[in-house]
Amino acid sequence: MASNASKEVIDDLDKRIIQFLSHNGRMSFAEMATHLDVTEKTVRTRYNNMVENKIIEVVGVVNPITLGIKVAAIIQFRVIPEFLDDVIEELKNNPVIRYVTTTSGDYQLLAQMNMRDYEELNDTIKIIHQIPNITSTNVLIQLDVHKNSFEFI
Amino acid sequence: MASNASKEVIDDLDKRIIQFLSHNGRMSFAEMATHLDVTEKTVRTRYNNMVENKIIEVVGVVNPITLGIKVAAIIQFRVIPEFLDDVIEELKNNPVIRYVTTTSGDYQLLAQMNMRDYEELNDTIKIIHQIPNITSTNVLIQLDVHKNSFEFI
DNA sequence: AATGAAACTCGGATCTG
DNA sequence: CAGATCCGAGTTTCATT
Repeated sequence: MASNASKEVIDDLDKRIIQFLSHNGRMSFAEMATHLDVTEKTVRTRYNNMVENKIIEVVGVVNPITLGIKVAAIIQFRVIPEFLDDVIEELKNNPVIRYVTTTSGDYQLLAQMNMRDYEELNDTIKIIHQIPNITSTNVLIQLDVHKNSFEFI
Repeated sequence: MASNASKEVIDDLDKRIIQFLSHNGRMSFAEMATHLDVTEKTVRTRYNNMVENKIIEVVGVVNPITLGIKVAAIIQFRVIPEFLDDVIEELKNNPVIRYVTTTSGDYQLLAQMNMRDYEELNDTIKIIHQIPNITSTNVLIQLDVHKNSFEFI
């Protein structure tokens, strides 16, 4: 079969659907359809295909500030190269760590995390420092988040 | 009335609603209700209150990789302090920049960005270097994103 | 908490380029 | 042949009681 499962092509209609959803993920297919001047079924099929192909995902996003999760930090890690994957695995399993990426530069790894207060930050850093094969870390406290967008198009 | 607009208190039921939504933002109130053994109306009012109070938000999130947006980078900035707000404003207006935060440490500012390819990265960096009052930058290319969660609880 | 009307979703059949 | 539309039955939402 020529065409395979993941068709990464996205046309203008798909983009406009995404635009609606990025503002309100629960907008009804029917409402989008009237705005876009197509049938509800068309929007629904497009949506299902995009979800199927992992192009989009509609999810509830929590605002940590309103929830009293007021401390955010970024940590960079130097790691013994052969154990990089193990360290990544450990970090992924820590629930306060939200984001983990490998990077170029002085440190191979960068993680972002959100916590209630500075006490929890301290605890977390202590726990992290128990992870084997980390040779050094660099902690940046986040003072304020000015932009946090989920749109890429 | 005693209770004011932003009741940041969240109970167990709210949390479980959030848990459902963080997996599927479009799950119907009715379905959550049967799982949670409460009425649809209860779930709906809880949801509306949480959105109202900016505790959660249901949004479409695009997977940049599937969309061919394959290059991600993090930039740190040293800025002349009195112009910090101006620089933040400039960065916020750049559509490829997704995340902007002030931090402690050597650099006052950190931004994350997503682009199609290295050409676009180059262009973006050039544009960023035109912004006045930035004294130095540090670019980290993201090699791989290992975790990107939206749950905080 | 229950009810009922209006809105929405869903799948199948059909049409179109 | 994929993708759009039409359509009717089944759900979900939502204001009112």
